[in-house]
Amino acid sequence: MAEKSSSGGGDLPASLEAAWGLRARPAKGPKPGLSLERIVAAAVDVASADGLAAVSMGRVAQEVGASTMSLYRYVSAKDELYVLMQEAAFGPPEPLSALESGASWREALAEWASAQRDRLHAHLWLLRIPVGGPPATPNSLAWWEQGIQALEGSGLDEGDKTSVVLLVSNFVRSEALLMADLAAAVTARGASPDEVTASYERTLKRLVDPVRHPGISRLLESGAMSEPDDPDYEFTFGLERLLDGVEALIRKMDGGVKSA
Amino acid sequence: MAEKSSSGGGDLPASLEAAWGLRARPAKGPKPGLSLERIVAAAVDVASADGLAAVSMGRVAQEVGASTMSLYRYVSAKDELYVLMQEAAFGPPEPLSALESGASWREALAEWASAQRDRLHAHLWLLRIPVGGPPATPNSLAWWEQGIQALEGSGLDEGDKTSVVLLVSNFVRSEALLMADLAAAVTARGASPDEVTASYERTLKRLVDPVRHPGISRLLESGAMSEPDDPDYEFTFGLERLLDGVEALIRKMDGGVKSA
DNA sequence: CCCTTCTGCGTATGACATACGCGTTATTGC
DNA sequence: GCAATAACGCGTATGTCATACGCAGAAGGG
Repeated sequence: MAEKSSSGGGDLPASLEAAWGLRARPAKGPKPGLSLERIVAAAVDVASADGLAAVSMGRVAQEVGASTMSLYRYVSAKDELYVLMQEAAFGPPEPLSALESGASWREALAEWASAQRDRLHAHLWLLRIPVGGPPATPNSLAWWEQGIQALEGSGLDEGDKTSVVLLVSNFVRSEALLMADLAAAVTARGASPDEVTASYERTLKRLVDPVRHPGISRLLESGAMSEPDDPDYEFTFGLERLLDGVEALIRKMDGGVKSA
Repeated sequence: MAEKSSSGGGDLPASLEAAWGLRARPAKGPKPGLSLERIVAAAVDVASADGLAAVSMGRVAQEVGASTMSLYRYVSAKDELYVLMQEAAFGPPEPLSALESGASWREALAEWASAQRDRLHAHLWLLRIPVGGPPATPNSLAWWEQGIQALEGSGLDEGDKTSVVLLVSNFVRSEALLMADLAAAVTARGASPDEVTASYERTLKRLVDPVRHPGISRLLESGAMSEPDDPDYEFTFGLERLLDGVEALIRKMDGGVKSA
């Protein structure tokens, strides 16, 4: 009754079907004047230019020279467009040079994390798309796979590899989100990044009570807040901690064999 | 020209002013028939019952027995309501028992992370509220402070303490978000959690190509996917890795002194 | 050659956030 | 006491969205 797909069978969620390009190609009616690719590309352009909030069906249609409702011939709902945008903007992973050169799992995983981070930074609006369940799109699977491969020489079992991959990619994502929020705050006011940081520090100094918040007070006094030039600092710091933690696990598992 | 606050001076963002309870108490007009507290409490109830998406100004007003527009006498915009909801639902931290009993920083930080996680799980909709910049509300600061205090005996410097606190709380948040998304998927379809997991595994098996995705294929074959009963597993796993990583840092910093 | 099926798209609906202004009610300065 | 003042509750209006529905025209298939 519901069998109509040209490959396989069963009912994938509509968005997945679209993402994998298994849309039933109808041979009957008039030729489509648009294409999913054009629509998604236009939506990505809008998001890159004016943020995810600017991506409305009307705006995308306008961008592509069609009427709002015609988009629904290609996309079942806006959520589906989101999925496709994510897939397109994130793209497939590049091969890891650390894997080809036979470097350690640690280098491979670090490279993998950085690559993922770069994609997110190139399209900060990706972080605003609500996540809808576990990964199942082509590129998501490809990245996942690559993460597992980075851990190939580690001696971890399959379940732990996936847990580590999940842990690292969650870290990358949440760190990027933090940066995106900061960038958004910067954009919202007209000020420069330094100006915003300084203003935040001033606000904190006003609100923090040395008695109730001795730790934060010490932080403010230490001046550690006024000089963090490197925007990569928190990322590098967190990633190192994470990798150290994974290393500890690996050592625990196989009793001291360095896999390099 | 803009000086009107009753304590301090300068212009806090409106939402912060509200969160810290420094709203100018007007002595002129009629008595307010509502209160911020009532409004926020109603909004929290709506979110808890029907999710954050159900929190509209109209709905909250109805819940509180007032008209939509009257809410704007108490709240300058919906974003402000969000901030207040977050503050109310998250609440202040309990004292850490690990701190009182003089346990290690590791136990303290683990307890802190778990406590934070519990709050998020009690109000999953908290994770849907878009984050607006760095923490500056009373409870946010209190949690931050407590995280720093958990690291008191660690020997880390102030900057590193804050980085670790940030790292851990980001981890807790992103793990909870993952669970929330899963729960949302479960709710969306009518099925049971096991049913959804099984369906996901079936989907993966259909989409994964053993040649392009050897790692994921191995995972699927290993059956590691079919039996994860413990919903805390990923949390515990990730937290252990993180704490191991922090431990490695501490050892590196002070040359081998165990702080317990 | 007509009938089925798909196309683009105009129109309509129903949420929603929020600006504006009006009548009303306390409080304060006289 | 009494008017001037400011805050209150809230009806109405505006503009933005996603999206359901249905129609008219295009293209293959029988």
